[in-house]
Amino acid sequence: MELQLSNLCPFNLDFTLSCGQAFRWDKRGEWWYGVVREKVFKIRQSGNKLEFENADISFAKDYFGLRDDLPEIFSHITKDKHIKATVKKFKGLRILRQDPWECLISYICATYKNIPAIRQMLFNLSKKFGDKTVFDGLDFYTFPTPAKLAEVNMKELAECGLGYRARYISETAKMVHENGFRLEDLRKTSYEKARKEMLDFLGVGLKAADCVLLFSSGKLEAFPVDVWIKRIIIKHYTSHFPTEFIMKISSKSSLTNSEYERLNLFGRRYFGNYAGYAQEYLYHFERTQC
DNA sequence: CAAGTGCCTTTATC
DNA sequence: AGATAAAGGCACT
Repeated sequence: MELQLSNLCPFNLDFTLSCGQAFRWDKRGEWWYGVVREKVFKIRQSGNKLEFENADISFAKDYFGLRDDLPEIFSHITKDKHIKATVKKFKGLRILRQDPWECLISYICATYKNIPAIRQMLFNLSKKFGDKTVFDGLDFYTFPTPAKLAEVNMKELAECGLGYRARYISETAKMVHENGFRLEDLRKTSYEKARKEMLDFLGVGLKAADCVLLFSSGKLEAFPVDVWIKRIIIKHYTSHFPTEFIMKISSKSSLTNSEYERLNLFGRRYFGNYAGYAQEYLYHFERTQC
């Protein structure tokens, strides 16, 4: 399949897949490989042209957020010099619409872990409980279904190096499987309502909920606050908060829920309805500055 | 080289 | 409500 993008539709595949929103994509040569919807999705970009296998045009547009009006989004979020610099540097980075189930488990794994470790945990889970597919002579594994993860025992889960997260994943899988929770429907639910529902999953707090809603369900107003966003706020946006508050969050590594909500609300009010895009540009910029 | 710190935090408990 | 400890393990200093 081939998809020709217009100049009004900036897209950068490398930025989009390597910025840390998705964990199961790999680049080999010019091609990116990822397992999406039980199939190996293979894609490469040259200029405005996208070439891919194992997906149709409509799905590719949805998955890579190609229906987001980036120029319009930029006009909303570029409120100051710093965010402008990030947009200039990473123009074309888009928010994905990942599979919500895989995304949910990914961000349960992500708590208190770094990206290589998250990738390792998800690989272990897929290799152990997913289905193997061979493509271009390479081995790939589908992401295990809720039913599968609900039935396996804790010992086997723990062998994936999940630590205390094994229980959270098991409980979440059971909740999704047994209650028939339709994660795909979160797309049609309001951000506020969807966020409340997500918090019922064990192992999902405010930050993980915001990530899942942003990276899988198109809630572009979500503004996940992690240590990097906290640092960015302390570095560039102190003037929006009282000094005591900045001192307080600077002095300790973790955030209380109320501190989280305060930073989150700032992001959503300041950057507007596309705060999630601002978040991801700020995040990727900060992480690559070193 | 050992020990401490940090990691896209959340839960449990007080 | 808000503070505090614990959680696995690895990379880095």
